[in-house]
Amino acid sequence: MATLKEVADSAGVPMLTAFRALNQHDTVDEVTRRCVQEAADKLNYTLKITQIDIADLAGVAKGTVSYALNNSELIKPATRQKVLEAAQMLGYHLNISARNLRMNRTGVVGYSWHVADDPSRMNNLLDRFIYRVTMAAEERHFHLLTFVQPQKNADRVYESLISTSRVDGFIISDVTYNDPRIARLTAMRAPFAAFGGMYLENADFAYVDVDGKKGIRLVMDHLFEQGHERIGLLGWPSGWPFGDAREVSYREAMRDAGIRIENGWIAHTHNILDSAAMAAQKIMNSKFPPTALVCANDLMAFGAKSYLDSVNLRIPDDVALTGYDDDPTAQFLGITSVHQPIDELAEALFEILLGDINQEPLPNRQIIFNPELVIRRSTQ
Amino acid sequence: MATLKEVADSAGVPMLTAFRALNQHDTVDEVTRRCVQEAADKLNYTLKITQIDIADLAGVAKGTVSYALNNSELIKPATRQKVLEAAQMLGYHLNISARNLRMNRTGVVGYSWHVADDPSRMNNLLDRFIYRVTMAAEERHFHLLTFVQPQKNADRVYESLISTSRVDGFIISDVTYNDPRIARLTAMRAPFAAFGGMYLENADFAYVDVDGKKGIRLVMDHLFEQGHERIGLLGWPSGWPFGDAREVSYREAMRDAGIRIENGWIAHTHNILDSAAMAAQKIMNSKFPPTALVCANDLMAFGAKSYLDSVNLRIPDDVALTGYDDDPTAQFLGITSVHQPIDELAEALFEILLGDINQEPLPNRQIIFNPELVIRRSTQ
DNA sequence: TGATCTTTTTGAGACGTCTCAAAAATAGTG
DNA sequence: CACTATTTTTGAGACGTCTCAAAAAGATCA
Repeated sequence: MATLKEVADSAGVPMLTAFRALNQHDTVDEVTRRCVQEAADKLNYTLKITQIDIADLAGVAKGTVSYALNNSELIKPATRQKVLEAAQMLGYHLNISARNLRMNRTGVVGYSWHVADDPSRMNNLLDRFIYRVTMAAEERHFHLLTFVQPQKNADRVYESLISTSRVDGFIISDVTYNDPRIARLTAMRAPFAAFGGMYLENADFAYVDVDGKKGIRLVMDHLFEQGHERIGLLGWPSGWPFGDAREVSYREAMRDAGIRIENGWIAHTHNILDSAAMAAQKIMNSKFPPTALVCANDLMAFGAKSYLDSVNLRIPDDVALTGYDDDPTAQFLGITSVHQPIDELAEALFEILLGDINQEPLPNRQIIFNPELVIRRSTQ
Repeated sequence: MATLKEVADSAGVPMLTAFRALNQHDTVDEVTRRCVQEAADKLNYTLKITQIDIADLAGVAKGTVSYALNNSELIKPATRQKVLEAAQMLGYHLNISARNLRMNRTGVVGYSWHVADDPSRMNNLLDRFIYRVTMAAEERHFHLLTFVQPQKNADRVYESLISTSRVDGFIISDVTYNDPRIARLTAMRAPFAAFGGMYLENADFAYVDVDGKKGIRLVMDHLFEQGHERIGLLGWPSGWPFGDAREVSYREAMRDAGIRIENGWIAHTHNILDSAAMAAQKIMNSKFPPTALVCANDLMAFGAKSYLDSVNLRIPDDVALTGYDDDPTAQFLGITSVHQPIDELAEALFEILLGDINQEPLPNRQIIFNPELVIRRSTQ
């Protein structure tokens, strides 16, 4: 296709006039507009400002424009200024696709927010996480592509996204043992960074994590201090590192305190309010009902609280209750919880990923953060 | 850079051998591998399979490969087969950036999921919405780019994304009166489709919506049937079409039923649990306390319920309670709510957007869905 | 002034794809 | 078989950017 300058020359007007004419700008009279339009039509030109147009207007070479726009040190300030002004005048916008092709990168990072057929995450923590990751990415001129991963063969979706150059790398959460996504991405040498991984064996990939065992230990110590000994655990089905670590920590704390875990004190359910409420009921109806209930997260605690309320068990007088994640629900319901420094974590995670993408890996690619206990009226 | 064929020729081996050698494949012996590697180094070649390589292997022209891979009718089945096999053998993956540049489209749609500094949406409805939109997009080989919009000048972010060819169009939610994003995108002729818009005046853009007035009317009629007359409303601050429509509908229903709305029956708060609980308290402490409380959504209803529980007002015996959106919390708490057909809506929305992107606008670019009342124990 | 060194600009070429007009192959017809 | 009509393949070129090696301009010094 022709350039703007060619159209302008053909119409016998200055470039800027041609530009304004094609933009239907008021400053150009009707006759000129039509004339320019005809020239454009003849050359089969549609207005689309590129670096070449800027070069023509500023009277420099296209290479110079590229350097100037990218703030290269090579370019003389005066020239840069000239170029920037021309760009401004023509309302230039970089074409990302062209840059991507040339540089073989995309400035996009993938994150699978939803899992197909199981979209109701109800996970305020991850919501906050993804918000901060997006912020971190955008500050570095990256963008986030969110996609749905299937329950089976999720790794293929990751493979497809990376090998078609749709994304430069991935953020991964909900890491499982022997996670096929991680295996696949590692094999492909595709950049990725995970939220979670410290309690996986041989995790030699980039991750950030919050020490879940430490978090539960904070909860347990707090409950012990309050005089509790009969403490129940409302956890998730095993097989997920996050949940398993929390349960391990609970057991360790009980053992260290010399307290026997009675039958029925531990229940496992999926991360659903109803199930949590029912599980709480089961625990409270066990032979030696606990005086405190530790929940795997705030949603489970909410479910448990609903059950306790419904049978008029007072919190914390009859039963103390704790959650995990410090989400808005727990704040509202006054449930003692564990705060995770999601903001810093997300930032760090993206930094690590960016290092890998740029082939300049950070020295420390595995960072562990500390959780914080947030005491509320559900335990005191 | 050189092509795989050139490397193979230079090393004096068949293309496939060269390919496998560069992949460190076991089937190629050490000597050949090194030989090929040297040839590649000499030509400054790094393995990256393109359509040209497929063409070389299949013995056809590169144009043929493109046609074949895109299932063009032009290509003879036998040829297509040959090409596909070659592609398979070389593990070919399309380079999206190149296609995007050539076709001047991206296959990406933008959606601003979070608003800067106000990330805690706690909006299960929109979460489901975005899940279904993503699914709809991916079924059509599109992807979703989620970004954070600033509180001020959000339209600039939209402009930047579209004018740099980062996205082909937008999904928009939380539409306001005189929404600057819509003004901007309309002025730029950028494709977009909104969730919400039926109660905006002169909304001549593409949207889908669920009739919010109708939804509240369903709630009100249900409450009237249950014998309620003193009905309060827990709504949002005015200025948002969604909320305003609900309040208007409440007022119309009361007027049609010939019931005077007493002082203190209507409260407005932000979409926060705490605020909702406090507002509920205010309403219930008004001079003529209502016997039923209609909430703008389920989160507000949850907040209200917490207050009612805390003062031992029984639901529904002392006060009936309704929400809106039919989210998991309402399901769990047994709160009567209004279901919106989010799944169909998201699908329809994306179809409309896709039509606009492809410059083949659907005939019906504004679709209104009907809400459904879900009666639970909070009202009977 | 001319020679040398440094800074700045230039212009070509490549990234991988799609698509057009033109060429080649094939089928159909008398 | 020759000719036309149709189907299929070809190969060049364009999309807009970045970057390299080379050229030009400017600075420094004898």
